[in-house]
Amino acid sequence: MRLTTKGRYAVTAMLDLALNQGKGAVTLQDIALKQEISLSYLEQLFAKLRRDGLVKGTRGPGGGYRLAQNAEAISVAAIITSVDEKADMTRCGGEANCQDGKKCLTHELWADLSLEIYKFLDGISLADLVNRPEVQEVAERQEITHQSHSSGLQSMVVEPGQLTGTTDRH
Amino acid sequence: MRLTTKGRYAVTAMLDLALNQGKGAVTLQDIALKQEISLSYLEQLFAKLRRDGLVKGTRGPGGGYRLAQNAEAISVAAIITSVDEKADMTRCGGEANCQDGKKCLTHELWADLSLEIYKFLDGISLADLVNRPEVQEVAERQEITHQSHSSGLQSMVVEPGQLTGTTDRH
DNA sequence: AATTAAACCAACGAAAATACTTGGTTTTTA
DNA sequence: TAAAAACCAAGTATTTTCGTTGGTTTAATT
Repeated sequence: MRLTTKGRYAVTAMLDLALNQGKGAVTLQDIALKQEISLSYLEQLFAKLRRDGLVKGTRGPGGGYRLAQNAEAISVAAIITSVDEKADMTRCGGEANCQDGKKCLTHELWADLSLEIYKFLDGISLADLVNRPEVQEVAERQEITHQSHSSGLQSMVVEPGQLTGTTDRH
Repeated sequence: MRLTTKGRYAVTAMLDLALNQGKGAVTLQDIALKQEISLSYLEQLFAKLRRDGLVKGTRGPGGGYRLAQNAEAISVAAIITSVDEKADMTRCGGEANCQDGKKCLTHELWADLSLEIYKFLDGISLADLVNRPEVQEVAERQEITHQSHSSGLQSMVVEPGQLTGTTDRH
């Protein structure tokens, strides 16, 4: 599991999609404005997400993107893996040839960590995120500041998220 | 917790130190050859490790580095934090000002993940790593191939890693 | 005393990855 | 037919990572 801003952008954009599922297709232009991500960068990310069957786009006026699956079925891990194709964090990409064709000293450590991160992110779906109170707060704020076209915030009620631990920085 | 190749190099080097604790000080030259990391890059990393009280160096011939604490007391998290000063993976560094001075949609998610990774790596000490059978195997192999320092050739072709952290500003 | 092996240090430079831009084309709706 | 959107390819800019150069200091050995 590789973690970059690219993955963060993708998850944020997908979450925006999930939040606005009720309103039909969402344009990348919309997401670009609300989430402050460049439009063409989004296009590049969505090209991958589309190839991996996570979203589907419809062209022409009134078009935009929709989730290709239920929000419950799309995990954060799936999104990140989609845009960050190299998904491992061992230097060798899990090939165990990190040093002269053999395993380096810390190979297993990074492999273990990769798995750990993957399990964590795989356990969180877009629906879980949508149901988080803080997410809804932020979403509401964005709704207001960037009026654009639409109406009320709609909350999809799905099953409770299972995120362990409280947040905070260290 | 930010994860980069820098952190990987640091952990690998520190583990080398831990493995050779019995033999007195270990030179960076030695580590550079065995682990295939450039000497001056190691120097930069060790400058930080030293400032943070994880290692101590002794100068002059016969000098080198030693762990400044017991291997049990040094966690992988401590090493990574030392060399990768920005230790968070929320784009804002935990400041929650990721978007126009406010929290971005996925702020909490990344903060949670950071904590998760930190806990995982904080639970692993150098001593734990030393005791892993795979580590000992690799260490033994390195012991043989790099018979102390004498080989004239060093093909230091260390492939750039792909464990990138992040930085961005949203 | 001179030599040497090491830590220690600062600044620069190359390479890679990331983020963004430009300039399109196609599709679809109005 | 015009416009809005997805879709696409290539290039540029920025940042980070990694490594280099050229030292100085310290301490052991000869």
